[in-house]
Amino acid sequence: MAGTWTDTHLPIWSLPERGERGPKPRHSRTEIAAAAIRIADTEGIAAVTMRRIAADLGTGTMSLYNYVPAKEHLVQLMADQAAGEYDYPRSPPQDSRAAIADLARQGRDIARRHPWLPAVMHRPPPMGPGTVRYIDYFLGLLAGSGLDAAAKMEIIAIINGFALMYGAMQAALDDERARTGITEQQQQAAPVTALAQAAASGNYPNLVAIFTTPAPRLRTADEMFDSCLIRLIDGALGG
Amino acid sequence: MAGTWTDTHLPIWSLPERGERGPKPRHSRTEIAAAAIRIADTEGIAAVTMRRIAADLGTGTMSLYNYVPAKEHLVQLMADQAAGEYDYPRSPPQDSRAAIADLARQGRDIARRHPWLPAVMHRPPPMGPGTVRYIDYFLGLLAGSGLDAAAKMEIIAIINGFALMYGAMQAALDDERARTGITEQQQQAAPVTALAQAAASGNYPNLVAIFTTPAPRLRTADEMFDSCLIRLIDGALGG
DNA sequence: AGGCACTAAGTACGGTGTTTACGCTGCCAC
DNA sequence: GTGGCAGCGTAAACACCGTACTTAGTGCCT
Repeated sequence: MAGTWTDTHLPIWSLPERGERGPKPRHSRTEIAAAAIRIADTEGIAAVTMRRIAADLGTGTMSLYNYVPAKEHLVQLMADQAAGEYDYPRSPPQDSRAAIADLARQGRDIARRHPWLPAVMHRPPPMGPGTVRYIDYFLGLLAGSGLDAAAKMEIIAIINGFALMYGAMQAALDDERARTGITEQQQQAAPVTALAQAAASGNYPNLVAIFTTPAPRLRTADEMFDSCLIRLIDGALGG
Repeated sequence: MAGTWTDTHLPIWSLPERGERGPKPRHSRTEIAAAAIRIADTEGIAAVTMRRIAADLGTGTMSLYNYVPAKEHLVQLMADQAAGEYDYPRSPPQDSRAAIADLARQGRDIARRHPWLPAVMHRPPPMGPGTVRYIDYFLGLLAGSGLDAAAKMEIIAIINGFALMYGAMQAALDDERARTGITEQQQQAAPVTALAQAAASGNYPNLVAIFTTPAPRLRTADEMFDSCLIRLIDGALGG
């Protein structure tokens, strides 16, 4: 029945990777997803097409549909494979908040490596094994919080979303710096100078004021991330 | 010179809306963007195609390219028009933190009305008039914070990103509820029960533990939002 | 050995954003 | 006034996308 196979609503992990009859497949879902991730990392998510993936794998385009019912599901595989890049400590950590912070920093770095990740997450995707592993570990860190299950899930979503968005933001800045060769200071100043034009119109008094105020101290992006992250954790756990 | 006109890197607002020679145009950028937003709100961002917009406007498809060099720029217009939906107080508020919180709640509601918004924001778009107005007002609220310009801009990005992501998350839940007719409680429990299958495998001890712990108290999504938001603001402003 | 589930591959279809070309409108300089 | 021409509207066509369908070949099972 092609209806269930094509149905994009149910996760791909509920569909069998392959049957046991017939010739052995020359590829696998993880191999295909890895190729897609490689393309997305180097050339952007827009370059990820079925034809392109097949070409990189040296196979026919339509052969991919023997492994994946639709491109949507391939994207799910990509996201879950990226979620599998987390590194969890072997023994349970004693400091839960520090462990959560470490998890968030890893998430930021993952999103920085794979800038297409937040763009793909526009709606909560079905959970694959990598995601489940992540949630399980995170739930363990929240075990002693006294929160109910729904609140725990929401905290995970919030912190994960924050980390991913921040990482993607940094990735965009990294990319721009690599393309144009400008420094980080110039980059930080860029939006401000862009606003200067608007300020010149006289309609935005606060924009003008920002130029007259001296800069007391400069916080790096990582400091900013940690500051907000800690407060987010404390806010969730009550601190 | 078609090169500069087609260049998607520079913002559309730097390109003149129309020349002064020739016949008067039958439409405008804002009208086209409004039509696109209407389609995106009711049928999803995927339904927003050049042909569809033109059909809704009762014009030829290619006529749109007289107003916008590429679809990418049309998306910029959509995002900025949504950013123009903020409602700012007439007189400057005395309580800055409360005003910031109000701004964030508005952002959440805007994203809830326009769920396609975060999906479109995957990279920091060029700032249009609506965005500049928003930043100007926000900067006014941060005037007395003693932060440097870069830090202020980053705080705006973080709080705005948080609000938008939260609103989009709620919108996705709203949509699912409308489609399936399930209650909010059922919905909150859904991911947990989905994890139950994984828990049954025995590989995820923390997943099992979550089912044995009784739920002490239920926080609504709005309470959760406010809690995290307040902490974010305090974290940014210190205190 | 034969049947058949399965993989691999090519062709084709409907859809997209966009290019190119051309006709029409109406302001501006003369 | 009146021609010239910038700018608007439209149609046909191009390149590319995801993928349905068809055909051929492979190798486990009865």
